[in-house]
Amino acid sequence: MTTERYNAREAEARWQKFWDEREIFATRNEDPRPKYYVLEMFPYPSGRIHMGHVRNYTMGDVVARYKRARGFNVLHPMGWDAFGLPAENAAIERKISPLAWTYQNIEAMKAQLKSMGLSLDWSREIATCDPEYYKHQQRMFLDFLKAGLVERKQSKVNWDPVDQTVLANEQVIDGRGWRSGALVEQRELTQWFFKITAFSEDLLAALDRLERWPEKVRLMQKNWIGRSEGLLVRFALDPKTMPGGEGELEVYTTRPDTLFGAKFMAVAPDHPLATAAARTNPALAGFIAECKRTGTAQELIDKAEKLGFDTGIKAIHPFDPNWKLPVYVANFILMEYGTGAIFGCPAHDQRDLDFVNKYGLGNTPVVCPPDADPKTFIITDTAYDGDGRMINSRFLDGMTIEQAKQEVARRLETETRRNRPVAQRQVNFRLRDWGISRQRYWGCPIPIIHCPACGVVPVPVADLPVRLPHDVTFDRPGNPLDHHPTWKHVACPQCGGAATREADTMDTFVDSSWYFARFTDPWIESAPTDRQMVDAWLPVDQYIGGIEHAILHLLYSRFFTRAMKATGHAGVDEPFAGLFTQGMVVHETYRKADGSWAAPAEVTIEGSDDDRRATLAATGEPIEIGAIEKMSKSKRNTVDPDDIIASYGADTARWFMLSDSPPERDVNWTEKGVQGAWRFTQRLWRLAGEAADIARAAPADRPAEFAAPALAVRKAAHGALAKVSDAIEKLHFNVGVAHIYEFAGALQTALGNLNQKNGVAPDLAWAVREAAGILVQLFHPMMPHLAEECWALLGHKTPVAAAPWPAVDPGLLVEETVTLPVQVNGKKRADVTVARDATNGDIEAAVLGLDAVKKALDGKVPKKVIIVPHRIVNVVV
RNA sequence: GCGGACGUGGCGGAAUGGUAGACGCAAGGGACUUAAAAUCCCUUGGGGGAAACCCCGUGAGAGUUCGAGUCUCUCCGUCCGCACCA
Repeated sequence: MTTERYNAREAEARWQKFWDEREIFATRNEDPRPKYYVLEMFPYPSGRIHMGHVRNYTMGDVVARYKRARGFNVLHPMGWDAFGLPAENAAIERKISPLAWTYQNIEAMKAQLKSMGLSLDWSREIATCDPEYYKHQQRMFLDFLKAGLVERKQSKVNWDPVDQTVLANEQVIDGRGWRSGALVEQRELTQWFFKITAFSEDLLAALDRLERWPEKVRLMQKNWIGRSEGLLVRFALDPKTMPGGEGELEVYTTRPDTLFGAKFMAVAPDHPLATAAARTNPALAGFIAECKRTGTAQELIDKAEKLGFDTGIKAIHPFDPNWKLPVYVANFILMEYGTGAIFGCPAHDQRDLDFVNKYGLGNTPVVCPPDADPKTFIITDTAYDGDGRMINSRFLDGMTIEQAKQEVARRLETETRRNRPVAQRQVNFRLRDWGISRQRYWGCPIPIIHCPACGVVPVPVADLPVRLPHDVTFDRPGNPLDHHPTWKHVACPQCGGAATREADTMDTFVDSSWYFARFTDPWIESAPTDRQMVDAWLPVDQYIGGIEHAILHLLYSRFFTRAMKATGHAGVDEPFAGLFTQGMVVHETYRKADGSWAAPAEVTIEGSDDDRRATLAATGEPIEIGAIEKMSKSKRNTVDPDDIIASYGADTARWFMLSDSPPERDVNWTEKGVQGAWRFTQRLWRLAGEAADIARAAPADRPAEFAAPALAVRKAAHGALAKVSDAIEKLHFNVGVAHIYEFAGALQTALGNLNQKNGVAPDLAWAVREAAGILVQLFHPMMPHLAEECWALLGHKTPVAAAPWPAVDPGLLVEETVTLPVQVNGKKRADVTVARDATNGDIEAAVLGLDAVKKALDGKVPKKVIIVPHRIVNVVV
């Protein structure tokens, strides 16, 4: 009988060493078993892991350990998203090189991850800042360039004035930089772009096939890609109103059905027509300049009033040469979307209606709602964008919106002007190309050389990697690569003349767009991937990470995988077959009287649940208990994983992370909850000890017969086995945990009821040994160290981490009799126990004979009796 | 504004259209102990009743169904995403 406490600290270190030395979790690529690739989003090496990491990696580890036991060859690697701005900030603030800072952090975090007991294959560890990694990224950049998937162009870009770099559209949140939080400005710069729009259609269509992705993420990506079907229509311009005579204006519309409701045309301030008209119109030039001035910060654009300026130019309606429409320059038209020009139909578009009401242009409704009278239907302040029939639209009258769209397209497609069709159908996307140039040092250099004679010249593959210089200084703003004395200057690979390197580096999201592919064979030097390996392992079967990457990282990776396929580096389109987005770790906040925040570790809590009082441990100063919020440095409501592991052990931390909330929701970290988890580890330890004592009396071979007590133990064990397995398969970890609690309780009760004076019957001893083994295996994915310890206690010589998942005996899940709830008119009135194979007739007779049923029927004759086999009986009166 | 998700005891939450509240936390009572901790046992949605039992109950209201926390519609509330997208 074991009476001492389970010493987590000692046992965990011992088992981590054991797994490490035996390389239990190293994955062999040649292993013939079916593959399973489980991956958690790799961390940025900030220096310390946080509770969000603990939650993320615990979930992944449960899946990895479970699938391994289930006979899969599991790939579960870890690496470092090691490029990024914090390293440069550290260099500036602490005079330490970004390289040294990053690798110090990696060392520290690796030790922390190891202390969690994660079943990772560390032999595949990669860091994106390693030239052995980024040289392959440079190689793929060149391949993408050759394949036409990379482009250099001048465009309006998002400029983060704090981080002093360009940001992609996806990295601007509410008009602010995703990292710095600074108001983003618009700048015109020449940049490198990945042509993600080349895959717009496929990136959208394939979302429907990602069945194991959360619906929410698929919808967010769908909206981000923003497909719309419409018509490109060329409006002729009235020559009499044009400074230069002839001309035309092309617009994109998704509502060609409303063409007869048109009241005006509008173009973006930077539209060529606006530029041309402004040359002879100083007032217009002033208006355009005004638009551009207000247009630097995204937030201002959002709040800006809708303003227009009449150019005096008239456009001719495509269905009526005598119908002239005024052309405005308007501040709300975006040059980036469609053609940068629209026709305005105020009756059915709120923005256009606001515009005409401001400038007195009137409106004509052309779609009549089903319940309105076409003769009296008018629009005043609210545009109608619902369904209906066409009115006031000549040959379209009476048609549905869809019919009218088709009819307009059909007519204008076949009509030509100067040998070109007046209109053509077009699919438009909101998605923009991914600008990857960053004016930063600590990133992957873009392998390009600018030669005054030859222009833009790719670095030859043989010259890769283009390494980052380490002798850089951060004593002035801007990109250190740009003012490095020698690094930039190279001979042109084509002409040999003096040339300069591209000093921009790649967006760090490029680094994380293919690391999952590199993990499949991180050793190959000659190419980014081993085609056989990458095709064998991808897609990742289960990817786990935060919802914040719903668009950014997940969309980029989907693009990158397609680009890798196009250039022969991979054979699949989709990187992640299954995606799970986990919730955050939240914690109470504590505020001092002076308004500053106190950390949980500094605070003492007293009192009962409805009357909790907090004081500062050091001074006794009262503390206000605030809202439960995401753990953050600013609110100081963080808990250090190291502290938790030191006082309770990794298993306790892992168990609590999984037990309290469904994995997709936020989990509230509480001291009480952790203590509960810790008590349970001790309980399991005692239980395993008691079971081991009994199990020693068990015969080696499975007894032929089991008496009732032994049978009951076996049924509980196999029932739990089936339920926990199912819960893990579905990633319902909290439900799996609940079933383990239940089973542990049942086993404990069964052992407590044993009368051991005369020894335990051999069949029962055998059943206890089996049940204890199943229990240990069930909690092994969640609490691996404790499981190893208990497993050894039960007499096993090989680790539980390498043990196959126990098989459910289906015979034990089926009872010979079933107890059915009996309802009368849907209200439960009794239970009835019948043989499992009882006929409906038998059941009906038994049910109608019950006193409770007779009483509820009160003499009435049942209309019918509904019997759902093995589930329920409902007597309907 | 548009789109989506969610709403269940004191709390976290469970429940293939089939006994609502599993399991945990908290609380109350008891056992053990000189005492505490630890551990073990019992109670714990609301109301009525001595009890057997009965009534009410999953944000509100309607509907479908033999049967609704679950499906449909309307409303209320909370959270999230997108937002001049033509």
